[in-house]
Amino acid sequence: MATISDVAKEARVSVATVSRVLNNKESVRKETQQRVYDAIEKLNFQPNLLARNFRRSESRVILIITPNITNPYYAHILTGIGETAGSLGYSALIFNTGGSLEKEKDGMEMLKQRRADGAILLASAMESPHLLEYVESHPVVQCSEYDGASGLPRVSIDNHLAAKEVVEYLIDSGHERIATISSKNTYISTKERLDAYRETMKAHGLKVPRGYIAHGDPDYSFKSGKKAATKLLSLKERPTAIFCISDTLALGAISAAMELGIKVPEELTVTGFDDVDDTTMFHPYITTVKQPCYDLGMRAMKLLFDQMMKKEISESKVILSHQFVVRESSAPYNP
Amino acid sequence: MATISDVAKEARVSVATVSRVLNNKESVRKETQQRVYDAIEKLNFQPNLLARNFRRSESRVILIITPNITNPYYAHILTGIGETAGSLGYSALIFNTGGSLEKEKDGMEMLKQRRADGAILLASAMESPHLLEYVESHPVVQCSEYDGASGLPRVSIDNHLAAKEVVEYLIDSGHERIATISSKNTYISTKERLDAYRETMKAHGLKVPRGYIAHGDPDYSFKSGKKAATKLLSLKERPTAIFCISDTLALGAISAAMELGIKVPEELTVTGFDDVDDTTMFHPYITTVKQPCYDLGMRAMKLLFDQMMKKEISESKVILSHQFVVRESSAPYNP
DNA sequence: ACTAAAAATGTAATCCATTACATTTCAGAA
DNA sequence: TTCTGAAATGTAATGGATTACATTTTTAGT
Repeated sequence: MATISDVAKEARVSVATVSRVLNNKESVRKETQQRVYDAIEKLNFQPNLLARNFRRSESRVILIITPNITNPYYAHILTGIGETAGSLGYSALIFNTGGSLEKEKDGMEMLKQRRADGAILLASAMESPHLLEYVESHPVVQCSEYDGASGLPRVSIDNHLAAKEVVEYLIDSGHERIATISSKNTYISTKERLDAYRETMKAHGLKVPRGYIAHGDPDYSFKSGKKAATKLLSLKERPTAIFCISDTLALGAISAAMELGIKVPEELTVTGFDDVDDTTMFHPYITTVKQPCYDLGMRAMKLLFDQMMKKEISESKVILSHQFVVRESSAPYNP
Repeated sequence: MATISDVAKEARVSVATVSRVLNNKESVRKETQQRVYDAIEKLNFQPNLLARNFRRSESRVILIITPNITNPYYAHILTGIGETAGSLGYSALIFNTGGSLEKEKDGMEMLKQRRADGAILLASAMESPHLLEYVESHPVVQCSEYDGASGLPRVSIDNHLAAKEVVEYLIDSGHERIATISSKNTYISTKERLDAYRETMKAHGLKVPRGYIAHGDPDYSFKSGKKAATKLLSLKERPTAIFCISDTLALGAISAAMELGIKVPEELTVTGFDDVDDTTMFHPYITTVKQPCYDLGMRAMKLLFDQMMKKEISESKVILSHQFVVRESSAPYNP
């Protein structure tokens, strides 16, 4: 493999000149430039990235910490990050934590080891104080989920607003007995969606009976949604609508209703959230909130890039707009 | 950030000794070792990976070329690769091609650029000659799909055998009018599954009428499965069983049957393949072939690792065992 | 106590691109 | 023609870990 000095020799110039041509910086005469290009071509030279990165003290890699690529929601965000990173000259290193805090720390260590120049955190389980340890010396942005206290830049939708819209839609459709299937995890989205549910119900003078707030698994499994819905549907005051904080939970709820002989949407309205998991694979197609996953990833990467360039950590909060999509799993309350 | 020579000074030894301790090679006296460890601790030293990689002329990164992380089948394989890579001290760079050959080449260029030490190809669209250009100088292994002509090491299941098992199961269940939904892509799995279908039918003296071989999209979309099944089910000699080469296609086929008022499995048997896409999310649960995705990824990574260590390219072919899972979408033929 | 061999440690070169600083070349003005 | 400043190019240092080779220290055998 040819090196820069081979090229220099071939082009009868110094390595500095070759380097200048390579980085098209400073002034190099056209003619000299051509000689260098010819030499590069002739020797089939490619700058040694390992040497360059070492010298420049950067890896040109960004780290993505994610609980689980297998989840299509994250996978779509990852795609957005990945493509944007590529177009900015970065590669994306994906680190799967399986939701484990320990693993997440291992992942962040990669920043210290200089394996990556910056990181994007999806659904981090790390809390502010821990986080700050890494953030001091490396750019980090949070995507989709975040710890508000960290002050780190972040990209997400307005979960509170989106949830409020859904619940208001249900209320406007005449529903009064509205239950929710939330989750046992501690994500900000979970909290905000639940808060919005409570607040909106209250604002419209509707009560939330004990038992109307059910919980699915931390990872929103279909089974747990089914189980939670089964419990809700056997309540004395059976809800006429269930606001689920994920599509998979909604799918589970619909499945539970079907097994109990309850028709969706005629006898029960079910809404989902995210619009990634097979919302239109079976009837009834699910009424849900569409998140701009790809854009979430893209913006997160851009934010990270800005930070890496400016070498300063700004406090920016990007909110992207969601879209409420009414499909077949919801209908007006019709006693 | 402390460097190795800071540590050397602190421990009153030479940089060579520190390096030896760091790599626990050659002989260093216990006492000296301890002094070095103490110095490392005191200075909070971490070897600069950029420098180390440069010197060692390796990136400690492996490249994964995949059409689409969003596909859970690949996502599961990726998880297997990723975890194994991590445990071997490598990071996994995921490069999404979206199925584009052009992009795939861009990805492989990363090898030449020394961004990665080796690559794992999932469902590569590259053909042997092209491939060989990269393979000459870098270890590459194919996972799940492969070009047999390349002679590259690979990991996969025995698609021919698996498909044969499914078709024989259908025949043993009394079905004679067995159709298939294949795909328009050129994957080896597609070819082998279709070949096995044809051969097994023939071996049992069953004919494959024109029109019994339908095709879904290259990416097995639900919609295309539905469309293909609709066509099959409107044939004069309507099939009593459809062998689909993917779960999503099977899901589509079941959906088509439902809309046509054909009961699955009572009036129509449908089988899937892979067992990743929501095979047990709705009834009927799908009869399918389970692939060991995680292990496929793990073995591919191990194979790659072996190559990177030995610096020699062996021709190894690993076949992992699949599992035929009978669930609810299939039943004996019962006229 | 002395010596040879083995073990421990040290010195300095090396990997390759970038870049501060030095030098040469050139164009235009006097 | 000579001079000056700008443009072009060159020289050599630099980054931090690894390692070939050199040197010193230790061990063991006599």
